[in-house]
Amino acid sequence: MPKIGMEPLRRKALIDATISTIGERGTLNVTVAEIAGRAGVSSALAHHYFGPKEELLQATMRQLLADLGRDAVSALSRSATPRERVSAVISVNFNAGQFREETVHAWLAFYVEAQNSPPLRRLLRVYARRLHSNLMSGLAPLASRPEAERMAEAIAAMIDGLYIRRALRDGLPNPASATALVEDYVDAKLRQQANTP
Amino acid sequence: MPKIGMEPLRRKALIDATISTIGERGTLNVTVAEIAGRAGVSSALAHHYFGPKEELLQATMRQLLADLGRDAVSALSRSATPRERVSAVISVNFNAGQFREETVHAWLAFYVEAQNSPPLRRLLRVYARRLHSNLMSGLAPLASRPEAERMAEAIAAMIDGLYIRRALRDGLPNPASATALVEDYVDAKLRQQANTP
DNA sequence: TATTTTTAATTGACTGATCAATCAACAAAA
DNA sequence: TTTTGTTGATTGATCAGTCAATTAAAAATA
Repeated sequence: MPKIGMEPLRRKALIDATISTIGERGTLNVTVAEIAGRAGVSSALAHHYFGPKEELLQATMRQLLADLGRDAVSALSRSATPRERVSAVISVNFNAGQFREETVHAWLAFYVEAQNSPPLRRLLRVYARRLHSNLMSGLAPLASRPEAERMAEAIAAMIDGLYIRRALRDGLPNPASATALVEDYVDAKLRQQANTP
Repeated sequence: MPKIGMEPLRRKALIDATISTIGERGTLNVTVAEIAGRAGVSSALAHHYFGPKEELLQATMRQLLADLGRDAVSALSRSATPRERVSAVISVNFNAGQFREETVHAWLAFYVEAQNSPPLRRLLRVYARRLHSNLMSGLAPLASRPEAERMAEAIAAMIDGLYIRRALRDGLPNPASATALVEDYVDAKLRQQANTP
């Protein structure tokens, strides 16, 4: 049933299948055959469109990053004050879409694989830089430059840390409590700023 | 050269080789043959002493945990005040021994593998619980129960997060700055306590 | 319009490499 | 001679990646 114009559909299906397979398995050690099977095609077709497995993984990572980026832009556009911008960045990261068991596991697996794969490493750096700059866009007006930098670094670390812990014990920090924990930090720091000007 | 009493020596050499191999490679995807080679023995001997590969990995994880535990106990015993206990727990985690590139990568790899291996998952939970209780031993006298719990959770998340970030960008949070970041959080929170009693 | 030709989609079967795990055999100490 | 330490060789399974062959749509040609 070769209908033309299948390529974009297949690519998407394969990337989606990659996310869900890695998410369920909790590791990047998944076979191309299983991914392809879930996408309803043969492994040969996956190689036909993506070449080596590594490229399929990179494309998947890019998709994850793009999803997160889109949500972040949309959330930021809805915030009026700097403080709201900070909250927006935090909440996006613990959003329903991103904070699902599946996605968390996939992220973790990619984090580890990035140690070995320069392309994946580069992609993760993009994420880290973007998170940092999004946070700074809200923090800069609220604190001195070095203090804002420090806070951005701490917030980013807390977000990543809550992810990793979420993956470990299954579920302790639910989205709401994770957000609350980070917000609590921001509040404490900003109150400290106000008290010692 | 079969001298008797080799077993404990070989076991230790194999575990050490496992840590360094995983650390350098940045993944648990290392062959038994390579580990054994580094330990100066054949892969058959590794299987002879540890059985399946999985068991060698578990033994390695236990070793990592034991090292961290020993350091924690020793650091806690040297602290007089509750505030010092908190600092001790934080600094142990960013200590030279634990925070080396090698060890960081190994930890990360184990975190991911724990998604698939119930025994590894259990071991990591032991670590998480111990970290939490160590932190609480210092925080409990300094804040209300729920506030102390919140701080312990946040500190633990920051520690894990700084680990993961350390692995990603090569080197940004050095031990000193990582410690400073977490201490800054603790100070901010405690000052907030003092200001609104 | 009817035909031939080209192109896109798709897969089953295969290859080659990699590894975990086993085992029979041997060496030396007790 | 029994026990402990040790390995080379082998097996069996798993996979990534390739390739030739097949189908049908689309384009070109008659």
